[in-house]
Amino acid sequence: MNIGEIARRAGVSRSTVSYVLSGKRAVSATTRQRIQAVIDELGYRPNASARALKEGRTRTLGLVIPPANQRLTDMQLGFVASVVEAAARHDLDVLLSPSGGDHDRSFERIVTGRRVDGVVLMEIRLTDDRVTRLATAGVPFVTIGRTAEPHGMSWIDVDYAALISRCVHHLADLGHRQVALVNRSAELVAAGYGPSHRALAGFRAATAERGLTGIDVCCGDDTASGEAGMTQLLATHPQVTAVATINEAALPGMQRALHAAGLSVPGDFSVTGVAAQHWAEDFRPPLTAADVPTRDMGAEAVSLLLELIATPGGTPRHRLYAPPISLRESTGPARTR
Amino acid sequence: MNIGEIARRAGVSRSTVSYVLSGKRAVSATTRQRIQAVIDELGYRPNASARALKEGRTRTLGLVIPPANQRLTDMQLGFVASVVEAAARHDLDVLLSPSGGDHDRSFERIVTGRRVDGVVLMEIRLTDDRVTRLATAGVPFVTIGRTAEPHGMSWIDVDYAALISRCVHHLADLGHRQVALVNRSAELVAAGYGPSHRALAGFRAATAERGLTGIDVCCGDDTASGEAGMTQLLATHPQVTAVATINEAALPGMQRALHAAGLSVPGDFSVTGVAAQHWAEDFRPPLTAADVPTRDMGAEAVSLLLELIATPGGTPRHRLYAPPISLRESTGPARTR
DNA sequence: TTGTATGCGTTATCAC
DNA sequence: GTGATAACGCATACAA
Repeated sequence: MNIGEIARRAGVSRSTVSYVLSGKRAVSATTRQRIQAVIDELGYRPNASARALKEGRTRTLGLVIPPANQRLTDMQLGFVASVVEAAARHDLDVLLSPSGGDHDRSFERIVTGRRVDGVVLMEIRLTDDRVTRLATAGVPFVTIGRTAEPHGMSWIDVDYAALISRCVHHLADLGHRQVALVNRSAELVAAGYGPSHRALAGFRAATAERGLTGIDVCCGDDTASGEAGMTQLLATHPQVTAVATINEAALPGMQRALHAAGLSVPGDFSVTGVAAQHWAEDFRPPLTAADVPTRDMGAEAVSLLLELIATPGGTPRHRLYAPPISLRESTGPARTR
Repeated sequence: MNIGEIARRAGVSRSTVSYVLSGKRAVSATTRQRIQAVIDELGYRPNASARALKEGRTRTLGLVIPPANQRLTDMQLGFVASVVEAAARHDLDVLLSPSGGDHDRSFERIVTGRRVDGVVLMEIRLTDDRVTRLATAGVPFVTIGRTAEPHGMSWIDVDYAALISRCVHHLADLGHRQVALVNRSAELVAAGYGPSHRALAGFRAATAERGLTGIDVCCGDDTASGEAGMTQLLATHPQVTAVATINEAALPGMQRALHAAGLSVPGDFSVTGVAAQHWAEDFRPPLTAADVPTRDMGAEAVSLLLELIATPGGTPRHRLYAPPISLRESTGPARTR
């Protein structure tokens, strides 16, 4: 089933069928209707490969996600969902590439096979080979997260430094003197994971500014790690009365450890941080936290990418999100343990 | 950058370059090396659209997921991850289509635009338009889940009826006389969601067989719904001493409700069901449950699909998974409340 | 061992 | 208002 078959059945040339489809040339009402009838009857749609070859664009966006062997965090999942949704609104398809390793066939196909018109890159590191790879290959791309030197590229990111800083100030205002940061996993930090490093920087700056004692610990992205990490923190730093975290998946475990230690929140201990809304609302009591607007961010990433594709010589743009801290019920005045 | 450019630089014809790439014809070592050098130098890779047009296949699989506006369950996420991973192992890309509504552009593009060689369909209903759509369009497809009449199609599925039946028998063996099934949401059930219906059928058959009183309730896929649902269940059916569930996302809420009611698990109340391993292990105490092998299932779906693509006239195959119930610590002898 | 020619299905330029 | 035709980049049957 191709355009020639439609043309034959409608008794017209292929170009006329093409112009009915694109509307780029006037076609008389009668022939247009005749052609449209045949198209509808046979359920014809142009072959995507042929069209892509001819037009030089695929109407497809690439989305590079973390390797499939590790479970996506809720925030990552939120980005994926919103990117896919935003792309669909523009009638664009999304090609998934689970990339993170060194030599990645899937990623290479995307970069150099002209399979996509542009790429959204997730989970990037402070120094990230994939970014330079895409840049040299001349593929338009937008990153969710940013490298250490993001000048000249399009990106969106959460301002972890500012958000964690705000959390610390909030805790300081409540009278807390020793606070801890529960970060993501040590592996991630070692790999130069931006959010971890920037959150830590913000934490250190804020604790210094307010004269607080700041402890920072790494923690795996799961309940068990959260429980173990919090248990250890409570044992080794008995003076700590509050934590801020960017590790949403550890929250249930942290809660469990606090409960096991006989500490009530926020009476004996305060908890705050940055988390997807779902985690914050499921915490008991509901978590005072910055809710990351993953939905808006994915849409914005697609928007920036389309801009980049439309105007190849255009100026890259970026956007740093610092959503407000939603005051819920997990933080309160300091009380010595 | 195309094959002609490579040929020009290497001083050979385009076909020779093509044959070096494919290895389908002998090429002298010297010219091969010369060509390969140029290819490596320029980082050339064949244009995917041109190749797809010529070969009649895209080396891409479609993956139809639930609409992006609702959060994916962990099980769904597991399927997506394993399908993507399995496809990558075969050097295939995955095109995502968030479809569920009635008239879906993204899905139509996939079906009729020849963008993919085959489709993996998730979250299908007992009667599912998309299945008939794909079948009439002649697109090879495999479903994760199955329709009411899955004869003649390739599918994989979890045997919810058998698993829930086993759970009920396990509870009956422990002396429970009144048990409940916590199902997925009422909307899903009304929409003809297969797992819900089959779990319910298995539940009814098993309770009847063992002479138990069986209550079944629907419950949204989140903590809050789980808590509300369990709270209500405990209030309206004080004789119930155990539940089986297929709603993993409701587990934390159910746990919370049991705790609030002063019921200990498994001392006062038993909990079991079907859940991704992660949920079972995070439950306190760890949940006696059938762990759905999402990883294997996604890989098997891809395997079946590739088989279908390779032999268009071949016999469809299917596979029903009934993983064993992992005995952990959330079930115990019945004790009247 | 290598080169030439054709066609995959489309869009767009040119001609009428 | 419509038709013929030339690319897009590739793989391969056919020649040499």
